[in-house]
Amino acid sequence: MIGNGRTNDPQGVRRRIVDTAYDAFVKQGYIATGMLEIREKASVSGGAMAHHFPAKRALGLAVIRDRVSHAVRQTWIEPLDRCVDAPAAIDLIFGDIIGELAPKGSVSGCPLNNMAMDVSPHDPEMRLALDDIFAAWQEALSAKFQADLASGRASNIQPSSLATLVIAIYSGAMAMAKARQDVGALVESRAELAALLALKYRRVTSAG
Amino acid sequence: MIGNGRTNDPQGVRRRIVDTAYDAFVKQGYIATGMLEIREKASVSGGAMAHHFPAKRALGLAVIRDRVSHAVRQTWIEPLDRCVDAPAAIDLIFGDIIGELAPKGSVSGCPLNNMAMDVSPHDPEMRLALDDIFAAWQEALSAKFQADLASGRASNIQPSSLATLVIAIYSGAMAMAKARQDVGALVESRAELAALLALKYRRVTSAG
DNA sequence: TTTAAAACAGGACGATTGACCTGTTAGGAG
DNA sequence: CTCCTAACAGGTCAATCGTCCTGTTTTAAA
Repeated sequence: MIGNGRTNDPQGVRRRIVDTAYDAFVKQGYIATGMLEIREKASVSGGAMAHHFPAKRALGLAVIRDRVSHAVRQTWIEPLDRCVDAPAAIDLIFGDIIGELAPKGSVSGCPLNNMAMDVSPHDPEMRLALDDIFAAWQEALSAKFQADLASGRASNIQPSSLATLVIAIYSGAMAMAKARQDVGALVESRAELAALLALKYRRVTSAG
Repeated sequence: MIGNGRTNDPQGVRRRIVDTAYDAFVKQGYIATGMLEIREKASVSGGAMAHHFPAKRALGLAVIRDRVSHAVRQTWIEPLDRCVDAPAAIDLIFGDIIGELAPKGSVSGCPLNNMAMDVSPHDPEMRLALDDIFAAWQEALSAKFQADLASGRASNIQPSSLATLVIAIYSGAMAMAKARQDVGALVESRAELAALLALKYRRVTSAG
């Protein structure tokens, strides 16, 4: 109505909406989250919401492409480049995630997996967008295993299927942790995964 | 209204409702499935539905306790008793599931995992019921590994955490298969899991 | 300064949700 | 047979869903 100090900030409003939606989608699920709830939490009017995201699907797509994709890249792909080999990176990632989960008290699960589980059956376009993220994740891990094989750090491994296995272990352990509200599954899976990778790797950390 | 050949069949009606709900919950998700949809698919009136299940939560609980629990027991726990050791059972189970999925054309995912993912954050009672199923599954697998250890078939394994790993691999691979609509993740995970278990087991199938 | 388009406000829309109501019928106990 | 309760029919309820509308204000280009 009356023009109190309103300032147009399309990028900021859009960012607030996507951030709020990302949180809600990951914690409660895409279907269980209403547009009204997002509008209220993000302090955005219906008009602004409709302007930026005419439909819920568009918001879901934006969350997947702008946030879920980034989350996977940041927590799983980038650490691969900063570690000497795949096992070191994987153990570091598991450790970080367990460390972040422990004090929080509740386990909300893997963003990518959470989105994929309740969106995949209903929206082919969103499913494909999530599929791309899975593919990038698998490819990055696979490339790291391949590099370890080429550099002689690892032997007798099949990079592609081993990468799939690692993703499955992480996704499954996170799903269990969410269902049981206990990080135990992540802790146990981390140890087992480290042990089985150690059999294929000759570590240089200690003399041997 | 007019008393056309109606017959009271409380057990049958209840079974039809639970069966229909189980299918819908697994394929579309608990939240995404409406009570009206279940009523129509099961050909049940609103009055009958309200009589048997006063609230959606009660139906969800019944599906978990009567169907999901049974599905896990039948596909994962009972085969353990019919196989010589855990690796044989696990490979058989993966093979059966992949074989059933291949001609179907679509992957709807693991019933237990599907239910857990979208129900856990919203209903503590249903989450605990699912938690019990996870616990029974983990315990059965753990006991089989323990038996293999005692009988000398396996060595250098930790039954409890290894059982958790197997469940994580299966759940995660199934989640990937559902998200990507491709059984590839299950096939690859099966092979990797068989290979890593073989390292801990001395097989008696072939001479050696 | 004029102007057109983007950005935003606030509310209303029909459809659908889960829950529940009153009334009627079936079927076993007495 | 009578009677009573579980079983069932059919419809209604407020609440909430996602979407869209009209109108106003900001903003940058001309």
